[in-house]
Amino acid sequence: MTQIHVDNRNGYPSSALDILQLLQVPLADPQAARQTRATLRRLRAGDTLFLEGTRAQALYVVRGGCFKLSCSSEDGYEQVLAFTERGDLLGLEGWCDGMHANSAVALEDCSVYGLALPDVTPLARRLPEFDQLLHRAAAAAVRSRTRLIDVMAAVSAEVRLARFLVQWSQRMQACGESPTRLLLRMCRRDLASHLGLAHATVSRSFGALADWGLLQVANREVEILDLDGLRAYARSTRRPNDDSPGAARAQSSAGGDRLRPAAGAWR
Amino acid sequence: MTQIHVDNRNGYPSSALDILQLLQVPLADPQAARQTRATLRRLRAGDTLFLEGTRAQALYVVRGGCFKLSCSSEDGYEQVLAFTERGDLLGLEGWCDGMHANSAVALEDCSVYGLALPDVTPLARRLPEFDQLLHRAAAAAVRSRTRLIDVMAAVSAEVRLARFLVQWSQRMQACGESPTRLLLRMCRRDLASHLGLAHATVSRSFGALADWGLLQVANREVEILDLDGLRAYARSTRRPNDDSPGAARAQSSAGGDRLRPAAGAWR
DNA sequence: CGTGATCTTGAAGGGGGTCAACTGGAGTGG
DNA sequence: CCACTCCAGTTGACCCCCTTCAAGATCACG
Repeated sequence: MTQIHVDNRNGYPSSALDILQLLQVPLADPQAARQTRATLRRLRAGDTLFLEGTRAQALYVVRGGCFKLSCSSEDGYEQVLAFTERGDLLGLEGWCDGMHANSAVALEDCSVYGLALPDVTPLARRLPEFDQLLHRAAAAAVRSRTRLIDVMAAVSAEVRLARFLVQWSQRMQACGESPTRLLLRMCRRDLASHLGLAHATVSRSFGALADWGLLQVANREVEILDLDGLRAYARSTRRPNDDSPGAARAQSSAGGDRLRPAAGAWR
Repeated sequence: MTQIHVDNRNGYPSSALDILQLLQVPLADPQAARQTRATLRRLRAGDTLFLEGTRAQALYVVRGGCFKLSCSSEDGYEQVLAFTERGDLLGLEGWCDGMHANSAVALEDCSVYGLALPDVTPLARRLPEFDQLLHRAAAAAVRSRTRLIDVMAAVSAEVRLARFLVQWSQRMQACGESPTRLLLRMCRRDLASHLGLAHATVSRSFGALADWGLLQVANREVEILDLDGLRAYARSTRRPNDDSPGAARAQSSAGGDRLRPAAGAWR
């Protein structure tokens, strides 16, 4: 199981210019980027792009497909930190520390550009746009983690799932895909780890959201029927801090039957 | 409560050199850093350094004291993202996006260096050490968030608290302070938000860890009596993923009396 | 000493973890 | 083609742990 298969062979020659074009970075001097070599690599579902704790060799930019980013405690529990999408930059921490702080596993067939680490600093020095790109990617990684914290901070399992789906929907829309017809790439177990839940609870939560008419679920295909409703429900928070000034308090004696979500009751 | 009091007045003139010295960055050309102006600002407990959603004006480096980093959902629920310490760099996202993505509030009397945003990019271009510093700070921010995710992923409240304390202890040790005599700067409510728990549960968890002889608690003063034991207990994971290969399974029919923590039973 | 915030502790109730059984689909080999 | 296996997913049952609400205790500060 979980066979580790780092595929170094089939790498197609490419250049930093391809990467910057993929990321739609306007360049003053395109030729400067062409001089730096890059590699286009293809991976199949299940392949490992890099492994936590190993020596980092390159920076990666996702060209297609979805990776699972995770880190494991020594007990073997795997915490899923993020699911990537086109344009995501992976392995930044490896560049800073020399070691990968997390693992990246392909959830489907993927292709990535790789930029050898020794080339990164010179390129950043030569191309301010690229240096800027690195900073933005780091900020994006922080934002991604912060979003996950927001998800995990939700009290109830249904709200966590709802928040995750809303985020996913937004990202899909940003990619130009449908924000309501989602195709999840990960299995329930990975999703459960991501949300900080048991996988059985994830199943039940899907069921609950479907019962409430917010979505329709068929395995990994999810159709959001009421995006506004889902958004409203996702905003349900833990009871606001005791003294927070402007927090509208309603709470409604709900909680009784739960036939409809508490959405709206929390404003 | 929570009075917003951004104190712009008492700023003492300083320079980027002071910042780099505080961070112990060895410089090839110290004079280059001295030319960039910086500001040393003092804040009192409760003061806000910057506020989520406002226009960012500077990058900050903590010289002394502890800040609470948090972001709020529109419902007024405040999620505490981190507690800072000497040398931490704040406001990086503000530099990238122009807006602060979170708020920083002083939990005690603090002092920070401020570096005006327009000066950041030129300085980074002139001083590679500073550019490197920015990248490292971003990586540190990602690590910090990831550590919090690790904390929040723990099933039980006691384990979450234990993990937090172990991390805090390590950071104190790295600062040259005692790793066993901790003085927490935050109130239970902030700690609860940080750990994703109700504040009553935090109190109870402190009580539990104390009952087990792992520590002694007096309000915000915590003395760790058995650091190894606390570490071992903090490693308790959610049941490892079903198919993880090397995960030693023990589980012990514990859960019965809970007089001693399950530490060790989980290896 | 009084007042308000902070912290602890109690009681009640339910949400979700854990375990387990069952279903269905994919892959394999006969 | 079917039997078999393995894994993903769903659903049920049980019960502990955490949230919520509430009341006390303790602390900080004027």
